Amino acid sequence: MSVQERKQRERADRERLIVATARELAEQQGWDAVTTRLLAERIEYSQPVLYSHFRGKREIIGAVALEGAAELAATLRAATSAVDGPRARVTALARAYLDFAERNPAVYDAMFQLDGGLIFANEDTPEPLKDAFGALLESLGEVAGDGVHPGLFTELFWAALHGLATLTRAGRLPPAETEQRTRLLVDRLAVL
Amino acid sequence: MSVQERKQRERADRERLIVATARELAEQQGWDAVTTRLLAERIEYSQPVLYSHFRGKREIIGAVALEGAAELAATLRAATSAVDGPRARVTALARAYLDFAERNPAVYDAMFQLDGGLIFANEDTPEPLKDAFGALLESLGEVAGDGVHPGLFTELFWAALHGLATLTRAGRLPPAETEQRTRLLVDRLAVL
DNA sequence: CTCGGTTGTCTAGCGGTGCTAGACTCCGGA
DNA sequence: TCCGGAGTCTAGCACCGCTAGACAACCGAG
Repeated sequence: MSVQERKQRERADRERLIVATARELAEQQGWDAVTTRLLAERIEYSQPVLYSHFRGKREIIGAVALEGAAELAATLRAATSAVDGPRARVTALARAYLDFAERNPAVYDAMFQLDGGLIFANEDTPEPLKDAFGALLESLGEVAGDGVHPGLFTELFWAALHGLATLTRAGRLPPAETEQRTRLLVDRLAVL
Repeated sequence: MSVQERKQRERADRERLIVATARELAEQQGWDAVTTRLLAERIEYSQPVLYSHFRGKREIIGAVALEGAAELAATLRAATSAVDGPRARVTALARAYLDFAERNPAVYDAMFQLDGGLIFANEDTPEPLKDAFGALLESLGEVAGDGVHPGLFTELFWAALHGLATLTRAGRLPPAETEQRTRLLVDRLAVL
């Protein structure tokens, strides 16, 4: 069975290579540049190989999105774990979220702007996505305020962060005042 | 000169037809279905005619976005003008904004999700876009709170609305609690 | 060790996209 | 009446996502 195991391992390696290459290419030149032809060339295989791993380009985007969600969750937890006090924690969370979106625009797009064929807000939602929301909930639940459902509050806070992230990156909001907007967001939305 | 005037008028008519048809098509079948071939067929001209009016598909999207911005501004003003009291006015504004995004998804995408080649947050920003932001500012400026710059507050409130609109429509947030999230948004962000 | 069959990969190509070069038609003005 | 330019069209380019079918390479049975 060693031969089959080796083949399976190599296949898994190649799948990771595809996802990593797609992400790298998207981060360098944008998702428009991630064509199946260029991606195939970069991994040094022909196009059909991609389709033996994924149903299509959409699924590749979805795979990058899942990877990104796991990273986002870890980033948020790392940013908040060492901080004392709800206010400082929520501020750190907001900064970490916006920072992640700014540093990983392609991954952020894969998660929230593009169609990666993922299911949200549902029991069928993939684990990494639920976990990323969970990471938000952990810090935000404690500042929802009395009588406010923590999940609902987290959704609102998240939507605000998402709006700031996308509008800023699309040039709809001047980047200079990001920090001021973040502070205002935390001051107003969180009950401290 | 009457002949030239007639030609100019006909040309302007045709341009409006292109934009209206693109919008209609996008609203019915999504922007993916708005191909230059189909659009040309619908207006009963050949493809190159489109390029005698616009530099490319991007500019057509941009034209729809500008039209939409003017409508959004009018919608927001209409929704708030007849309402007394800052709180009720801001609530009406938020509802009108989210309602507009839900009723005109293709137009909303043209404005904020797709690349229409428009310039934002700049002195070169086209008038309708500045005016739509102005319509938000008119109602939101009065609830920014002491010592908070009305423009900055409007940006934040807008970002929150935009986040709610996009995440809800993309299936990232359950639509059922939209009203609750809207109320929470107004209660927390606005200083009444 | 050889051979057959499966598994894996490739070449080539389909129907679509946005966009454009160059041919042609048509019409106003001299 | 005829010319010239404006306006429109046909045809086609280079690219896209995706796939059928040919081909090679390798594993297990005899």
